Amino acid sequence: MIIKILEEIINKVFKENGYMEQISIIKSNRSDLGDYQCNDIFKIAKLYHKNPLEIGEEIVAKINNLTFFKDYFKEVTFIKPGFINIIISDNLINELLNKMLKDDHFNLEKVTKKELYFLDYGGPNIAKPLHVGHLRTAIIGEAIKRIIKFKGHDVISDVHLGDYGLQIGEVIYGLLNDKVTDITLDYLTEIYPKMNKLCKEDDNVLKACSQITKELQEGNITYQNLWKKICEVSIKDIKRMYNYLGVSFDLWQGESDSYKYIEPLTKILEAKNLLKESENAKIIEVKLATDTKEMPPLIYQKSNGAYLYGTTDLATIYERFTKYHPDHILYVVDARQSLHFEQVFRVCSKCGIDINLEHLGYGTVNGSDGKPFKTRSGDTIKLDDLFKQVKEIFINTKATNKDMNNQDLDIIVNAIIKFADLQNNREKDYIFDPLKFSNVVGKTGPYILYTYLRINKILKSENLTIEQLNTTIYNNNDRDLRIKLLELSLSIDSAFKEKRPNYIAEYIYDICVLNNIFYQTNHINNLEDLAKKQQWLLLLTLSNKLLKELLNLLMIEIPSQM
RNA sequence: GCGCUCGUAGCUCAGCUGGAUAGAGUAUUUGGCUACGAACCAAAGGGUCAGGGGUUCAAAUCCCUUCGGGCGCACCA
Repeated sequence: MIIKILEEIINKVFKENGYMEQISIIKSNRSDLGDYQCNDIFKIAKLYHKNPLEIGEEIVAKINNLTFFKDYFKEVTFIKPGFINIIISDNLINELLNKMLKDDHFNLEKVTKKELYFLDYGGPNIAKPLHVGHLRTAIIGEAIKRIIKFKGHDVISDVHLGDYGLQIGEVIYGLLNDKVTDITLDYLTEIYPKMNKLCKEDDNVLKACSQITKELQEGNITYQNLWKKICEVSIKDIKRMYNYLGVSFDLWQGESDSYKYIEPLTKILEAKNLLKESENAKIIEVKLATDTKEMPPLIYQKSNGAYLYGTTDLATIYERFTKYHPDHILYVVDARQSLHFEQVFRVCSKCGIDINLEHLGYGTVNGSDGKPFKTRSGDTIKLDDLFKQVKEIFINTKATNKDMNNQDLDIIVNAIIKFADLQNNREKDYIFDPLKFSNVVGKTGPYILYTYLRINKILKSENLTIEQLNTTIYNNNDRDLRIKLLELSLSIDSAFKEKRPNYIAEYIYDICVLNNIFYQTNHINNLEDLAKKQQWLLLLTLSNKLLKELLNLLMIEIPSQM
């Protein structure tokens, strides 16, 4: 909001001088020279064939002559070859902070048009416990959901289980083959990788599994009953894990739920003459005349009659389109599936399904060798084990807090893992290092929580009696913190726009660093200047209130102690 | 073969709608607890932003190219 105010004033000055282009103000990258800066003099100069020096000096002189200059600025200067540096007034800072204090949504601008987002993340497979790969989609997806809501839009989230594909056929084959009657989680955990391997080795087994899958999809009673049992056992465990992560979904649909929409969808596709036969399978061509790259068709129905996930994804979009009319459908899915989504999205546009479809890819979780992460025994690490491992390391490193209760421990372990993951740019692969995920010093979850609790302790020990800040700022550390708090909308907006939670993580960290510096240099409890004490208490109250709200966006809770 | 993606400090990563002196954490060296919690703070060293070319007043950021890593390309998800 601070940037917007500055832009409004300065744009007006530009316009009054005959320069009609919108200019923008950005955070200064030279904090020794100013709080904010404008670099657009160069562009204006070029457009009007003028010397940047001339324009800059002209504009800055005008700004300095504004009647209300002192209300907004401490200093506005022009520096060669074409930068306007702005130092804002303490008055403005405090006025805006007071607005944040009064408003229950931190004085953030409300969205003018509320939109409905459909968010598809999670996507765990039935019959497979959640592993480290599921961590990213779950927490990135949940964070994006919370950011969109915080911004003021509506979201419907769907876990979208992988519950009807070949993997189920494989598990059922295994069950029948092993003559298993009591389906347990342990059994499922074991059978899936086994069958997966077997199918890769033995083509006949693969064919049999594929046949089972097809018959299941067609309603075979025996398979249906087994499938229901598998779902029941598996979903219970998946829910337990999501619950532990603080991740929740509005819908618990899966591929299987889309089946009743395949028929109407097929009719549309047929009416538009999009379905083609090829090698006994039904396909949809998605190649465009403008393509320079190879673009394989989407396989709509396999030659044996079974459907694949391209089809269920399409049917699901059709369902959401007709039922909910969302403005956007976002998929938080591994970046390696980008081709699949491009195919699906192209079919949608051919069908006239007019929704903004977007694949929000995320990078692979790799081990230190740069290959997808595996445990020493070569398996993917289960989420349960990951959390257990981090918890153990944490308990062993922090020997001083033996009395910490289990709930607080879980909160901290969650914070460690989530903050370690979410501070990365989601689009890039990253190295999964158990040690990094257990670290408690530096740019970590514990650092954030520790800062919050330290500040909170001061607040609890003192009595806050004021509701508004006066016009004073007492020193530079104080000022830096105040300005950082004003920049909330910068981080929210960029995180929302690019659907990247790491901007929020970065902002949280920045606030905490400034809080720590403030804490270290400004002692509050024994202050004799009671007015100053109250001002600072109020400032820290706002800071911690904001922190808590932002941490919530990243699913990080606050422990009672640490 | 076609295409996508990445390469930034010893290590792990930010920064990428182009802006002034490229930032964190960690590791290394050093200083700070009789303190509202030292899981902290302060300081130092550490960089040809993979190489080369181009566009621009200005490039880590945009374009081209070479090299190097990862990934995807018809009946898995």
